[in-house]
Amino acid sequence: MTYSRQRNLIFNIVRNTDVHPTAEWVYEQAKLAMPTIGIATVYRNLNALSQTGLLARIVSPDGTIRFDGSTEEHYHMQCRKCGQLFDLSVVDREAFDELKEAASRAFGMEVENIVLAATLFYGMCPRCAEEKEEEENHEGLKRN
Amino acid sequence: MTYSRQRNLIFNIVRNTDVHPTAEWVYEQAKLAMPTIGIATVYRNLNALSQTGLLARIVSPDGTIRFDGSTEEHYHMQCRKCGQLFDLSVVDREAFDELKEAASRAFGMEVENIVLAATLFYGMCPRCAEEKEEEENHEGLKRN
DNA sequence: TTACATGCAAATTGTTTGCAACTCA
DNA sequence: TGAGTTGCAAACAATTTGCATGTAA
Repeated sequence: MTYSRQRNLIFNIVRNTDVHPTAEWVYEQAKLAMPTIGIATVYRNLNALSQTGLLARIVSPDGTIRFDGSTEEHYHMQCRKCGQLFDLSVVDREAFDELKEAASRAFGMEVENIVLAATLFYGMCPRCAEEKEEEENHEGLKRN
Repeated sequence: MTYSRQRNLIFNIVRNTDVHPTAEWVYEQAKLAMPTIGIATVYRNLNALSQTGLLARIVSPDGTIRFDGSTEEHYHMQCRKCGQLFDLSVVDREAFDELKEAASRAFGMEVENIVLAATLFYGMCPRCAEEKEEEENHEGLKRN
């Protein structure tokens, strides 16, 4: 892949954040460093970079397409209150393999993988859990 | 939710198929029974029906939005050759719960659920597995 | 009768493409 | 130099919205 200032910039923007950005977000960031950059360039490069495996392209469960600078095997957890995506490099391998085997038996075909992009754990992050507890305390006071 | 001929038709189309249709597919089917129906009506009703939980809205890993008449807890498996989605009502509960617990420990937050829409197992369906084997046999012959 | 639903067309959003100018190797 | 890349604008696809009309309760 040929070098270009734009491609390099886009690659670094995605690699140096952990927000799992959308193309639009990358475009906004890129404009800060290079105001004349076009959105088509951003799309072309995000696609090129993820096709060659330098970036990962993930489909979030709401259907929006996001990019991820970390292409290693890892999983995402989304907070059901604030929506933030968290990374985790490895989930307990044994439990994961066991699920894969159970699924193979149940489906009657060999499950080769559980697609990374589609693996999402769902719960509440510590900050939101705390906030929610506070809210419930306030409600409790009102009730008295 | 108010009754209408269109809403009823759309609901039945989705409920009576297991192809996990896109909005476009539902529109094509609906036109067969009601040629004057508009695509906006299809979208509005698919959204309304899935918001009230009468249908499930699922995001397939390629990012396309699909609907599913079965709103019970179940999982999908996609064949990596032909792309077909298969249903399975229950995967081994124990292995699933164990994964959930392992993930909770690893993330340091309670995993409440693994989102259904995002749970996809990936492999090859029996027909495609057979086809692939045949293809490999032919290649084998050529090599001799 | 009135709140809600429809069909149509226009608007919106997210993404891709054609093309002439430019840039990296 | 020549293949590959860019910025711009136009094209596209999927989905939503505005509005006048129609329908269910």
